[in-house]
This record gives sequence, C-alpha cells and structure tokens, in this order.
Amino acid sequence: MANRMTTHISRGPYKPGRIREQSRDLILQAAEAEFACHGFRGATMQRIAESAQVPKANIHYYFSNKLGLYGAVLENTLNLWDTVFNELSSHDDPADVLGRYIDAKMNFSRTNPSASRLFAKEMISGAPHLSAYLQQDYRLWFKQRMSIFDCWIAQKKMDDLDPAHVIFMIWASTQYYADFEPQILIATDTQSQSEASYQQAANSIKHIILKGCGIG
Amino acid sequence: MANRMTTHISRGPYKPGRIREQSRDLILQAAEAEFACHGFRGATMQRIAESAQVPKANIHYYFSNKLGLYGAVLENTLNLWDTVFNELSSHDDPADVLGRYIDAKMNFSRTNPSASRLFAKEMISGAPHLSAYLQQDYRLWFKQRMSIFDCWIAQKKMDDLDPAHVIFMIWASTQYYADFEPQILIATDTQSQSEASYQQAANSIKHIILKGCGIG
DNA sequence: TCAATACTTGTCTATATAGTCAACTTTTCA
DNA sequence: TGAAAAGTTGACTATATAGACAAGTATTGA
Repeated sequence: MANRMTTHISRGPYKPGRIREQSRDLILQAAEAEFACHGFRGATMQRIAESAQVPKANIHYYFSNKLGLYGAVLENTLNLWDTVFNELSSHDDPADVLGRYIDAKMNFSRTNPSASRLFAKEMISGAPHLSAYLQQDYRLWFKQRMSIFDCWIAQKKMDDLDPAHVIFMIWASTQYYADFEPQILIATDTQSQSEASYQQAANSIKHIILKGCGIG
Repeated sequence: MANRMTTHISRGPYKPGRIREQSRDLILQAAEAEFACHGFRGATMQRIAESAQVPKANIHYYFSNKLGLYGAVLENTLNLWDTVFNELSSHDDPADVLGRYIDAKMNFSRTNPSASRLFAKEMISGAPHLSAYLQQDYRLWFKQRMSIFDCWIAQKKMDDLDPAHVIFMIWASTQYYADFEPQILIATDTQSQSEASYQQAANSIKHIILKGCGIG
C-alpha cells in the first residue's frame, strides 16, 4: 500500500511476467528433479507442483502440457551440456586441454547432478526426445572434436587410439559420479561426496586418461 | 488327445508349473525391457502384458503386484551382475585380471543391455529398491576387491591410485556402451553396435586403463 | 484511479492404470 | 478316468493422473 505510492516511477516498457515469472523457474527446477528421478512417464505433475509449492493448475499456465514442460527442462539441460562440451577446444597441448575438460566435466557433475541424471535417463530410454539435438548440433560438434584428436595423433602427441572411445571414456567416468552416486557413497563409506572427493576423483581420472593415452 | 494316452508314464513328483511357467519367463523378460526403458513408475502392467502377449490378469497370477514383479526382475539382474563382478578375482598378474574383467564387463553390456540399463535407472533414481543389496553383498565384495588392488600397489605392480576410482572408471566405461547406446550410434554414424565394434572399444579401454594405471 | 493484462487457483472431467475376482480350461497323478 | 490343482482370462472396481476451465487476484501503464 505505502510503496504503491512510489510505483509511479516508470520501470520501462512493459514486459510480461517480469516479477512473477520466478514461479516459472521454481517449476522448472522442481520438474528437473522430478524428471531426473522418475523419468518422463514416471514423473507426475502433482508431485512437481507440490515440490515447487504451487497449485498444479499454475504449471499449465506456464507450460502447455507435460511434454512441453519436459521439453523446457531438457532445453535448459542441453544448454548447460553444450557449454561444458565447448570447453574441449583446440589447443596445442593435449594434456592441458584434456585436463581442463575433465575438470570441467567433473565440476558439472558435482554442481548439476540432476541435469546429468536427466540426460542419462533420456539416453537410457532411447533418447526419444533428443533425436533432433543428437542429429544436428551433436553430430557436427562431435566430429569437429574428433579431428582435434586425429591431429594430436598425427603429431605423435598421443597414442594411436580411436578418439571416440577416449571421449566416451571421459564422459562415462565423469558422469558416473553424478549418475551412480548411491553406489559410490556406499562403496566409499561416506554420506555425501565432498568437493575434495570430487577433486581426488578428477585427479585419478586425469592420471589414467592422460597416461593411458600416452600424453605427457 | 493322442499323446494323452502316453502320459501315464510317470514324470516324477509333481512340481508346480513345470511346463507352463514359461509364461513367467516371458513376463519377466518383457518386464525387464519395460522397466529398463521407463523405470518403475513409468512402466505399466498393460504394456508389459502386451509385450509378453499374455492378458494382464495373468501377470498377477505369477507376481503379487507391480513391486513384486519389479523385485523379481531386479533379482535376476543382480544375479547376472554378481557373476560378472566375481570375475574380478585375485591373481598374480593385474594385467591379466583387469584385462579379463574389462572383456567380461563389455561382453555383459553387449549381451545384456537391458539389465545394464535397468541397473542404471535404479541407481539414477537413488537406488530405492537396492538398499539391502548395496548394504550387504555389495559393500563387502567391494572392499575385498579393493584389497587386491592395494596388494598390487604395495608390490609396485601398478601406480599408487585409489582403487575405488579405478573400479568406477572400468564400470563407467564399460556400462556406457549399453546405457548410452543412442549417443554412441549417432557419434559413430552406425545403425547398431557390432560385436567387432564392442571388441575395439574393449581394446581401447584396456589400453587406457592398463597403461594409465602403470600396469604392464 | 482505471481498464487491460498478467497471473493464480479451486474445482471439475475424462482417461489410464493397478489390482480383484470368479468363471473357465488345462494339466497332473493316483 | 476323475478329482484336484495349476494355470488362464474377460470383466470389473477404485484410484491416480493429465488437463480444462472459469472465477478470482495482482500488476501494469496511462
């Protein structure tokens, strides 16, 4: 009421939902966790609503339907994914490039476990909602990165290995710490993975990958 | 009708469902694929029934309910899992032991992709139905296998690495070829993973792991 | 202050789903 | 051969779920 009087100060041109679209973010966050845990079919709009602490009907204001919500969540995830993937850039020193990339991937697993799990669930289900992404951006980028490895191999900077398998191994190893967390916690007898434990894991992976590829 | 006449030959003491329990196996097989693809909540009894080509009510004759069916599927999977895990046995030569183990794991991924995916989905969901297994058998066995590595390290047969990370890396890398198949197919521009391609992947993994751990 | 627009939400509906049940058919074994 | 047991199945029920909708409230810019 009191501050109503002060709102005559112009806030610039009108943008829909400038303030209350925080609801949208809450819903997206809750949806990411729900989809990551239960998959597309197993997730329910009701649980997402409860988790986001909004009425279920509110979700349908921001998202056309369950598939639309899932698509929005997936898009967010893929953007993050691409960002990290692009860290694998051309550079003279393979040890430097791969070391940084492994660190970046591990950091992603630690700070975005739900995104990693969502991606994994989608893949395991046959990637029914990712075909466009995989066919377009992914395919192209993958080939580009592979050529970097071919270059290193030609320059005798690393062993003659199929670059694809090296990449798969890095992806697999780093994502494992997010996706298979329950197994890791029990095997290592801990309650949660600390930042330090992630760093140790990253160091082990870097040691094995770099030495194993003959990079030094 | 005709062979009815010959059935007076004793077939030994009566065992429930000796013949028709093939339905049970059909259901289990269909359920494994359905649960692997959609997770526990996302799977439906109706689709399992259709896939197994039996009426839905028949499933409830063999399995108390959805959870019971899931438990049976999971138990099958874990038995297979243990069999492969136990191949990682004590032996003088780490190169030999790890090489065989990696081959065994890759072979498992190739021949039992659904089992691998089911296990992965369960883990990603927080392993709600695996706590007993993880707490008991798993924990114990994991520690035993770790001590083998410690022994090798003490004997300077491999680099001083945390054995847990080496194991995680082997698991991650080998399971990846089953769990992330869509990604692999698109990246490698193929329609399906052949036995030969699995062998090449196994060779790459063995190269990197063995050399990376200083085994050789 | 006001009308327009953005946003919220309780209630309702159609459908999908897990599970039940009783009638039915087939197999078993004495 | 026959009675008992194993196995099968169509029809049913209760519930959970995605989504629609209309009536409401809050915010905006003039």
